[in-house]
Order: sequence, then structure tokens, then C-alpha cells
Amino acid sequence: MATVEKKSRNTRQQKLILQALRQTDRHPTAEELYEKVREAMPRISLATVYRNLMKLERLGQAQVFKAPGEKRRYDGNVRTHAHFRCRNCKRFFDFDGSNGVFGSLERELGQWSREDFEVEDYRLELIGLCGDCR
Amino acid sequence: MATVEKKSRNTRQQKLILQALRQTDRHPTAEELYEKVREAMPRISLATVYRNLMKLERLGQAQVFKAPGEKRRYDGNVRTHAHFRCRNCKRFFDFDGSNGVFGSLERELGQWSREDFEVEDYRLELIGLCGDCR
DNA sequence: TTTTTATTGGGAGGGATTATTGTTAATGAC
DNA sequence: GTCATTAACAATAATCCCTCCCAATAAAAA
Repeated sequence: MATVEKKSRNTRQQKLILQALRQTDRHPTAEELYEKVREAMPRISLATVYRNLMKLERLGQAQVFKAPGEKRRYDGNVRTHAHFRCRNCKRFFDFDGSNGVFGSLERELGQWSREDFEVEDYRLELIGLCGDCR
Repeated sequence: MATVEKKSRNTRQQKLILQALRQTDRHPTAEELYEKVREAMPRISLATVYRNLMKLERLGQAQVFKAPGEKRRYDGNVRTHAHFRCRNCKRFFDFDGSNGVFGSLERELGQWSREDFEVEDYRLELIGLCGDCR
């Protein structure tokens, strides 16, 4: 049975949350975004922040990262890029492909595509020890 | 005080709207007719489309169907016929009486007629799940 | 033609619908 | 147990359809 998609509303809260998310590359948690958005809208609820982050993910405007035992972290940068998570200090970095590491990965992905499916994008998260923790 | 019926003018807009309405059996919404008529008259206003649809109904040249929470749908076919509305996908079909269902309905209607009133016509709208949504 | 006035375009406004909110409580992972 | 996240629900507000407004236009009458 064809499901009727209900349509989304562009609320003030949603705009503020997306804006706060894009203003940083520090991959904030919901709690951190909550504190930030509260500066502009003191009465906003934490549940609203969570709900909007879910919605933004559904809309392709945000990415969510979850590691066992860690809080969820959010990213408003939807250009394809990789992340590095330090298993010691738990920091979560952007990791760009400027060193050419990803070129070969992407060639590989291209080869996986066949007539019945096509790899269009990827998500890559690297875990290890960061420079400070080594 | 007798209300003076003001006389109607046959405008270019009215002609185009009626023509567009008769060219389809898809029971368009005002918005859809607006888009269609705009091809021939780009500067026509949506309000004009609504106004003319009201007028055409008054003149007996169109029928209007309204279900709660749904947009109004218009039909340029003024011969008596039934409709089927799918509660899921919201499509709105013509429903002809070729299977004999309406024969008995009409006999029934005939019996309701008495000296003080007479059933001359009917409007029948069926709501359910269409084939695709079942 | 000129006059009369129904009708138009376009934006603003209103009522109805319903997605979203704030709150508190419940859940569930660890 | 603790703490991150979600559910429940009545109140709120975003949005959708449609209508109103009014100066400008154009159909029909004179």
C-alpha cells in the first residue's frame, strides 16, 4: 500500500539548529547544540533538538555518528568526507582526502558497481590514536 | 427586494478554463487547471481560475467535489456519473455504472419520489482503496 | 465611438488542518 | 544505579487552500 509521505515544516527551531551545526566543524553532540541554540532561543527543549537532528538526517542535511559507549555526534557537512575517532581521547576529527588515500578507495568503489546496483557515495570512519595520544 | 441578477461576460479566461477542464477526465484541482491555462495565458491569476470555476458551477457547466482535508476537484462532465475516491493515494476516478450497480440504485431513487418531491438526479462518490493501494 | 460595469491580476488575509513544540515521564544502554 | 535518548500529549504555530480587496482592464450596450 502506497504510503503517503507527510510534509515537513521549516520551523524557527530547525533553522537555528542547522545554522549552529554548520557554524562548527567540531561534530557537536545534541547536548552541545542545545546549549548553543539556547543562546538564541532560551526556551527550546532538548527533545526538540534531538527531533530536529533526526529530521535533518532524514533530509540529508546532517550526518550522525555513533560509537559504542559514546554520545551521538552530528555533522552538518554533507560533502563526502571521512572522520577519525581517537580511541583514547574520544575526539572526532574531519579527515580529508588531500593525501590521495581516497582516490584508490573511490576507484575500488567504482569497480563494485554493476548493472543491478551502483555505489554512489561512501561513509568512512577511521578509529585509532590521534597525534596527541600516541 | 428582488435581487437583480447581474449579467455575465464571456471572457477569454473563462473560455480557456472551461476548455482545459473539458480536455481531461482527471478531475483537476484549481491549481492544476491554473498550470494548464498558464501555457496559453501566462499572466492569468490563480484567483481568476477559482472565480471562474465558481461561476461555471453556478452556470451548470462544471461540478465541484470537496472532501474534508482534500483540495477541491472539478469536473467538466456534467452528465450524471459516479466517482471513486481512494482514501490512501487520494486519486479521484470516474466510476461508470457498466456493471449494473446503478440500475438498482436508480430504481430505489425512483421509489423515493412522491407527489411532494422527486429525485431527479444523484451524486455518488465512493471512497475506498484503489487497486494500486490494496 | 463612448459609456457602463463585470471581470481581471496580484498580493494580502483568513480559516482549517496538522506537523511540531515544550514538558515530563519512560526507556534502554552500559 | 547513571545518563543519553525517545515517547506521550496537549498546546502552538507553519502551511495550505481559498477568498477578498481594489485599481486597472475589457466585454457588452448605447
